[in-house]
Amino acid sequence: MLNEQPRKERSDAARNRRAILDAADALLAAHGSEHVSIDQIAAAAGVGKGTIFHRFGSRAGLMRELVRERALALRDAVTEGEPPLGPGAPAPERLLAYFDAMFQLIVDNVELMIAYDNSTREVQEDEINVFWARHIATLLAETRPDVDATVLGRLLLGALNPDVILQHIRAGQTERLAHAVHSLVASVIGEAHTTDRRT
Amino acid sequence: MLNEQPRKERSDAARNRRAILDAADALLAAHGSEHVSIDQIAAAAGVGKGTIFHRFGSRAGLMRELVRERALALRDAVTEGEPPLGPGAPAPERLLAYFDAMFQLIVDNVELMIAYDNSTREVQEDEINVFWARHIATLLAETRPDVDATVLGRLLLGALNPDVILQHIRAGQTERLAHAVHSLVASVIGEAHTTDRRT
DNA sequence: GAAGATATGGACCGCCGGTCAACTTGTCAA
DNA sequence: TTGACAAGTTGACCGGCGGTCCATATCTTC
Repeated sequence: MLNEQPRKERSDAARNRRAILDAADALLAAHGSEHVSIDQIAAAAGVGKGTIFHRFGSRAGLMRELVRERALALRDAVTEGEPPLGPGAPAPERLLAYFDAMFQLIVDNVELMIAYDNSTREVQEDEINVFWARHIATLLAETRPDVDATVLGRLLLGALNPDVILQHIRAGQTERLAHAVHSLVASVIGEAHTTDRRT
Repeated sequence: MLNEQPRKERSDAARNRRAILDAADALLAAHGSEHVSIDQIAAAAGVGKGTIFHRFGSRAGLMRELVRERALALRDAVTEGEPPLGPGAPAPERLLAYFDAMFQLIVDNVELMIAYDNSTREVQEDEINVFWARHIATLLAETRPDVDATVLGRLLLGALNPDVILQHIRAGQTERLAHAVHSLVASVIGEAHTTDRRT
């Protein structure tokens, strides 16, 4: 009933859009955010460089779109999925589940996330980031009414720094970091929680 | 008895070194990390661009040196200063004091810290960062033997993201953020701590 | 004051993100 | 089927960046 777009996209444009996103994603994962230029993406996607800018406006715009795509599944799981990620579970459990999932999302797309962060200064006030911030703040406020949930939530989200995460992935300590993230959130929630350690 | 440098620095070189560091710092603070090029720094310092690279190797090297200078005072306060920052106070208090001070250090040099972060990929394994990491890990291990202090410490340090901090400074919410940082650390320490909120 | 180590400067390089105007292609009403 | 217009495409081009290089200048030492 409600149409997806105010204007529909031309068929060739849609094809190129996908080709660009796929090429960018592959190159990023393969060579690291620092070593991928727009020209390379254009060449890999089989389009002209101008097309990318016409479609996404800037490097930052392209990265934003890639991140958005990757984040959609998690957002849906959070808004309408099963507990503990989705509605229904108690706030502390939802928070833990969210951070575990968000951590995994970043792990699975580290290079992309780094590219995203580096593509523009000024912390992104994207639709998606605003959503994360509100989600965390809401749950946290419910769990810990004594703290400034909004700002503390931003700090927690910021603690999932892609650079730090990449560093641990490279060192083969992804699991160990996942545990630390979990226990960080657990600490903030205030659980009398004992986390097993790994060496 | 032990000499500071293996080779001494020529007098003109020392003068230029200072001029470069001062100019860089001033420009960074004035215009923001994104809008300061090496050419501009060279011009402001009254030296040739080649001199900067001869002295510091790269943009990253220059930024690292600036950060090092700014961090020295805090490092000294931590190793040999008065409690609660220096030795003598109980670990939890030292941790809180450290994070408060580190937060302030970043606030006072936000643009520099952003420039530093952006100047090189791969989280910096600088002398200074290694020091922070060990300091935090040691104190945290003492306070919370049940968690992975090394990795959790890195997460906490990473939570002091300069971009997030700048955002709050711009919004006039520096104090509020300081409180949140404090309560984050307090939570991890496990204090039954009540923090007052601000709007 | 001479010699040699050290420091200097700025033209030059390759590369990057981004622009633009000429051109091609898909769409759809007639 | 067609034709015309909106939409999309392209790659040469631009300004600016970090970084290199070496002829030249300067400090230090004996």
